[in-house]
Amino acid sequence: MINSTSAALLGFLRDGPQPGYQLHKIAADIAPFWTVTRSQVYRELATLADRGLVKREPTGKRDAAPFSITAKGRAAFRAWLATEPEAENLRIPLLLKLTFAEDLPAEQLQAMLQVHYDRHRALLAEYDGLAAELSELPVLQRVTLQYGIHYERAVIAWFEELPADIAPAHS
Amino acid sequence: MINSTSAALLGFLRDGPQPGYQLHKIAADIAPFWTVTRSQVYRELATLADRGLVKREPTGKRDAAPFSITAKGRAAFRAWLATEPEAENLRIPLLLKLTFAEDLPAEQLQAMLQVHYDRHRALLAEYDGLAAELSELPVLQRVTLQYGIHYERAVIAWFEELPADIAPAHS
DNA sequence: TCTTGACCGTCCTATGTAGACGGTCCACTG
DNA sequence: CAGTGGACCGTCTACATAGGACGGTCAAGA
Repeated sequence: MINSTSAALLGFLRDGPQPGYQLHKIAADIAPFWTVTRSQVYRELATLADRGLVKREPTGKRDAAPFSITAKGRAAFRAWLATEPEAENLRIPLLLKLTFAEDLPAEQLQAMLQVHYDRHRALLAEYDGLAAELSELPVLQRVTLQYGIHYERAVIAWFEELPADIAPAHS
Repeated sequence: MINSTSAALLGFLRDGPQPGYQLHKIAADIAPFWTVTRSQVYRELATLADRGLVKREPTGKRDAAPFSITAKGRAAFRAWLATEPEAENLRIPLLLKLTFAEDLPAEQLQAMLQVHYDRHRALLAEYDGLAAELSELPVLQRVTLQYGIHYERAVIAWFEELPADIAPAHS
């Protein structure tokens, strides 16, 4: 079974051949909940090529080496699609630091929290904007966006419920 | 600067020497938002020992090789505590699959969603239980628990707002 | 013409994930 | 009392993810 990152690449390649550089850009754009680095894209592509799931096309513009999905690749993608998705994995440095923050002056802690609070508010505004702007979005992309909106709202509410001595200033 | 995982280990060691095995257990217990594997614990401990931030104690019970934090280690921990925490990183396989799920029969998709919906409801119940049971929790541990509760509530609300043809059954 | 920035690929190191493997020791059970 | 299951303890390997340095191409605009 292929991993999720490979699957995502195959998914994008169904719409036509792409070089690694573009695949990375596409992934970075559409999936904040599944980050992929550039180096990883190339490594996965090499593995996929070895396994015959993608095929390297003749070099295109500049150094671009587009890859196309093969029939075997499509089958592997469909197989992946049918498997049970794993549980999500959250890594939240802020909460780890908070766990140990009893030694930190309240002022300093509050300043840290403020940064994150502001960032989450900006993100929510961005997602809300996207939702309004792209009201015609395909249903499945709409729901992933909604996930982001729900998440940001929840985090913001959490910030606003923090004890007064460390709560960030909210307008 | 040490990484977050090392910092967490140092944080635990402030309460007294522990072997790697115990450190891993402690970390697994208290930090669902910062997962650490056993192999990683030992790797980090080796690095920390090389850098003089922890010190290997004489072997204790069984094969236990406890580590204690050094003065240098305490300083490194305090330095870490004062640095700005990074943004969180979410990896959500379910959303990735959803992004590509237009080919998946609605029935199959709904079954997948059901599994996760049920898991999140169970998690929320568990967190709520903890919050009720440990009402005397130190404030900083209380707020991290609250984060979990807010997150689970948000995800559950998201599930319940999904389009009718794929929404999981909610009691 | 020159420079900036998008485009393209490679490489390296550190960190995170997952599980197999080998072994010790205690408590319970038959 | 012997046997066994399960907690305890460390090691190891393989693969996945994160982040950025490096070297180079090419087109658009100053």
